[in-house]
Amino acid sequence: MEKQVEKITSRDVDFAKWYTDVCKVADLVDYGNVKGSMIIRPYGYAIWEQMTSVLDKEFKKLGHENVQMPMFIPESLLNIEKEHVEGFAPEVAWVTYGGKEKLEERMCVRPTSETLFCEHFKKIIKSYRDLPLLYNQWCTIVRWEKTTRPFLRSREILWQEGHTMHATEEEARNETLQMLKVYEDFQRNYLAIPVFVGRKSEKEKFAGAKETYSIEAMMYDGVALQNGTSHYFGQDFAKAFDIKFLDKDNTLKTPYQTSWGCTTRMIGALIMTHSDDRGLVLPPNIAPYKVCLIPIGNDEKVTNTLNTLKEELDSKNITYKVLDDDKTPGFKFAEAEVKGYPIRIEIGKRDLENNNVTLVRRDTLDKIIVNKDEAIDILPILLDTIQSDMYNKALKRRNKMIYETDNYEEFKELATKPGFIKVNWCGRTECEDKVKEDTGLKTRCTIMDEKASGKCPICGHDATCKIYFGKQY
RNA sequence: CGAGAAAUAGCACAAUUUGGUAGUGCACUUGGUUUGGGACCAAGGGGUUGCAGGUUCAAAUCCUGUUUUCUCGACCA
Repeated sequence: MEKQVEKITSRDVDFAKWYTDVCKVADLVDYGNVKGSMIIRPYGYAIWEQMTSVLDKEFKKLGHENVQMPMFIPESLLNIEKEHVEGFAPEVAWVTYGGKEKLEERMCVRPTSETLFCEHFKKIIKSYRDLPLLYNQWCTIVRWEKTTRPFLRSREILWQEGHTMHATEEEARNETLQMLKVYEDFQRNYLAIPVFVGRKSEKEKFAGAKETYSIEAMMYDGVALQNGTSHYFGQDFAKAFDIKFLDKDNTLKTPYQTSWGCTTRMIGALIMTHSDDRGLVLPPNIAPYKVCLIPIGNDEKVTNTLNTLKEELDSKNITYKVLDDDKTPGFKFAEAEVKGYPIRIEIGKRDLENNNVTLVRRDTLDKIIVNKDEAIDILPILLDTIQSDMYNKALKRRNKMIYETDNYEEFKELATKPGFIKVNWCGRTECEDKVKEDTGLKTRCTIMDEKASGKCPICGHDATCKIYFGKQY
């Protein structure tokens, strides 16, 4: 216990340092040589693979197909949609040499692939029969960020981007919201992260989009993390790229477009939502290993029980990790805690004298002594309990940090506390700017299931929606 | 990108003030003893002191530049 303190800074002492300590001590990530690049190590990558496998199945279930686009975008191509290029220009990386020769036209490393998809779509969309076109790609992108942190903000980002084209506005709007829902359900059911889902303000929306929707989570320290976005583009890109299809009525029409994405930032959200001073705490539904088996001593009975449990876990398809070297039990317990395995099973001869083993929940550290023959049978229920307990704990904590006010003086006071502030809002950018200047807070997203009911506390105009304000990562 | 701090073995640090043989603990390897909260004994391996210049008989140490990390700000979908 003493030694943990040396390794992981306490969460309540220095949250930022705690976060990077957990990332490193749990062997998730190491720094690359270029600022903002990261080496995602096997355990960190295993978590990402869990995420991608679940999401990829969901995408495919809804008819999306995976593709792989080039990573370079010629400058002329990036420049086609005006708002888009203005939004991204400050943070793209440029390739200007090929070998020793200076390129005729410089190319950027994709910061996102709307332009690449559009150019391709122009070639392959001819008829209404080609629509909807539902593509997705798993890839890395580059955005030259100034401040970087592992998983939360890096220059090279591992992500997924969906790009779709539709014959009608309604269909495209439905797609935008449908994919938003996929993200929301995923975060709730797998990551056990409570999220707000809503529309971004004009000021905060994606460069070139008509509407941007986002998933907003609140971290342990009350700071917001945008964890997934879905955009409705209308016809703006399609018109800029001159994409047309021949509809059933034999007239040429312009299709409607969406894009949506989420990144390894979700790993950061996972850490900053659930983990503690002992290390990582992973929700069972996303943990690469659900169970950690810890034999204590090299007694024959211990070894036999270990082997039996392994067989039972295999037969039930429950993933597990075994710590069976000759480290001391204390070392193994600490190791299991730092890695955040949801349940560890301690197998020692003291318990075995009564045919028992000890189960320990990572989230609560509660110990449960059970008969060794029943240990595996109760796991599925216990894992489910841990999953829902973790969600509820996170939800309760988040809800405590949500404030509501209709008075701007009170708003400014609340803004000094960690958390979100819920207000009626007029929707005007100048109010956002004023709040930013007075408090440093920005709008998160609108509240979709609540109507405006009063005046905007910032300017006194009639409110058009309700929205959350908060500090962001 | 601005202000500040830091960089010495995988990690944490010492030696830098006052230039003169790079060291300690943990980790690692081998053998043995151990095993219910970060074990013990013995032997061993590991370094271009972030990188590049400069000053000097001599640089981890002084100077300049640069890269990376951290903090605060600005920027950021």
